[in-house]
Amino acid sequence: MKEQLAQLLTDAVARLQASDALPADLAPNVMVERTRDRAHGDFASNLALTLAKPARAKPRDIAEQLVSALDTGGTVEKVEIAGPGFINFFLGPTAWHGVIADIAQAGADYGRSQLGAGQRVQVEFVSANPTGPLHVGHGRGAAYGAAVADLLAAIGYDVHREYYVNDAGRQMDILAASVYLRYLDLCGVELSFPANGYQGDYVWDIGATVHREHGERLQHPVAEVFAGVPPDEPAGGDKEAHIDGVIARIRDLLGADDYRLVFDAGLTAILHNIRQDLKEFGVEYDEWFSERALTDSSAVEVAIERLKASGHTYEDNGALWFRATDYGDEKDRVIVRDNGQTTYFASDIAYHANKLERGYDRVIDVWGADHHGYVPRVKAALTALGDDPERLDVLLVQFAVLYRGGVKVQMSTRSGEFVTLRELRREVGNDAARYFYVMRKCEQHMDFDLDLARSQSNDNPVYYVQYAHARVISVFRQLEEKGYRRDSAEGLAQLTRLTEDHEQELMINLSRYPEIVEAAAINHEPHQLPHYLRELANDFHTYYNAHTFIVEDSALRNARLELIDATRQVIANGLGLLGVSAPESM
RNA sequence: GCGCCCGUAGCUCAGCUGGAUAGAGUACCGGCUUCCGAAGCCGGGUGUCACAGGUUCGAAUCCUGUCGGGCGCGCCA
Repeated sequence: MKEQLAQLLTDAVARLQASDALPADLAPNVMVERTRDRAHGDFASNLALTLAKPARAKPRDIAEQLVSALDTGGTVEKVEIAGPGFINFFLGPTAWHGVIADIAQAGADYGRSQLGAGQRVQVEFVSANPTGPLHVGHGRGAAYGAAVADLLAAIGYDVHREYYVNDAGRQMDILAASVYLRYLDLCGVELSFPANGYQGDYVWDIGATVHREHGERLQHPVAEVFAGVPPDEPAGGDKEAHIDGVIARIRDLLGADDYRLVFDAGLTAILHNIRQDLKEFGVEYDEWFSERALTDSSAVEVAIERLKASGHTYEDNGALWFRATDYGDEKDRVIVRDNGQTTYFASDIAYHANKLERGYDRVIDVWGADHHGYVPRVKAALTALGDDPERLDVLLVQFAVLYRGGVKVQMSTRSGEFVTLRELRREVGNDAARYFYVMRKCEQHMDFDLDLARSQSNDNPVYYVQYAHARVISVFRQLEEKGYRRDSAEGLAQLTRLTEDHEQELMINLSRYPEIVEAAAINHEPHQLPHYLRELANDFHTYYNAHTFIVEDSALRNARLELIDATRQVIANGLGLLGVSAPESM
């Protein structure tokens, strides 16, 4: 509809140019938008305002000319000039009838399009270190990333969902050491647990598994484990140096194979937990990409060599640096430490180079906002490698702060005091969690009100929308109980009977759905969907209260049934994109 | 100190990429069911769009500065 009106205006401009009423060198950018206020019609264009300057004429005069040159007809009932020079289009009552048939025909596909057809896009999200269970911060990234991916898929993109598994590196070694020390404890050994170790209960569980499977075979005297290790923080030392010392000792004592065994016990247990958690949350991946695999395949070395070859590295203090400042980063970055170990950044360069090599047209990273400082260096590295950093979009998701009983819930990962995603899901349910997480745009700090999400009341927006869906189903149940049968053919043929304002309003909003999906997808703004669905549900509830659907008059009854079933379909489709269920009864 | 994000109704937030009189929910008050689910609907008012400049036909939206809040500035990941 928008396109049709824009075409009418474009034609009008051409006609005026042909008769020299407008300069021939105008390059009009014809915009037609939905009006905010129905008093301004259904659609409006600001064309006359934008042409005023280049055409050196008053906006209203141009609008007059445009309207007189306009070849209207069909569904356009009336055209008005208003305000400073807006051209307002009023459509006739039948203009929206097509929407009902479209929805009936497309069903679950209504709202989908082929806008991104032929384009491959990768969305990487969550990618939390497998050193502990997912917490509520990860939950937002999961819900947001999944929604962005699903939206892009809905408009035709070929979407690849990926989780980057940091299964290498120091944090994982700390986990392995933590598991081993808990294992020793379960062997009956007294020891003081490092301040920098992972303290969560899940580490005990993994230690217990190791103990169950291997008995006391892996045990070493505690004195040997801590032999020569620098003092821990509580003892006046450095907790980082302490844990590194412990890791080195454990590695030596266990040997490569047994160390790997303990390491993998931690990794697989936690990764399994994460996968399970996400799956239950309705978040599925196409690929779990292993950092270790990247290292093993020497991709990291290759990337480092490529950087060296590009001439953007130098050695200093025994370390290899990437000259990130050449490409706008604040400072240069170490990629190989003086001890010969590559940094996390080195892996990340290789990983991102790998992503681009895989040929995606666009690569999207969803990161926690605390990593924002990391964006320039990754883009700098890609530029230095000769890749196009514009192909990478980094979407930063701000933190979610939980409130329970009006009080902020405090969290700290390392000490193990945090609310896990699993606990959150158990408390408020998957539907409320998915919905609440994407209600805000990603750059907004979010206050997550647990009490509200949990409440089964009209305060809760999730229930409000779901209720509208269940209510439609309920009407159809009633229909049968009253001995009627739905006749879609008659309903679609009798749409002219839908003359009420509420019906008109509902149809208009149903027709907006594909535009909402498109805008939400392209702008990576899933929050548009819950806002739209809330409005749509409101239109429905209002209609429901104002008019009876199951009436004697079969033409009117069937027409109304088509309208409400179309509404049900759109709500189901919208909730589906958010990973929220559309219940038949509540 | 430098960088990124945010500042809109008492509270939580939208505001369709620069358009018309800035909107929802919530809270508060009042009304609506012999009838398809009241988990619903209707009515009632609230704004120095943080502040100050600038850009133009037109700014909550863009640019600059100030103030306030969050986050980040490791040979950690």
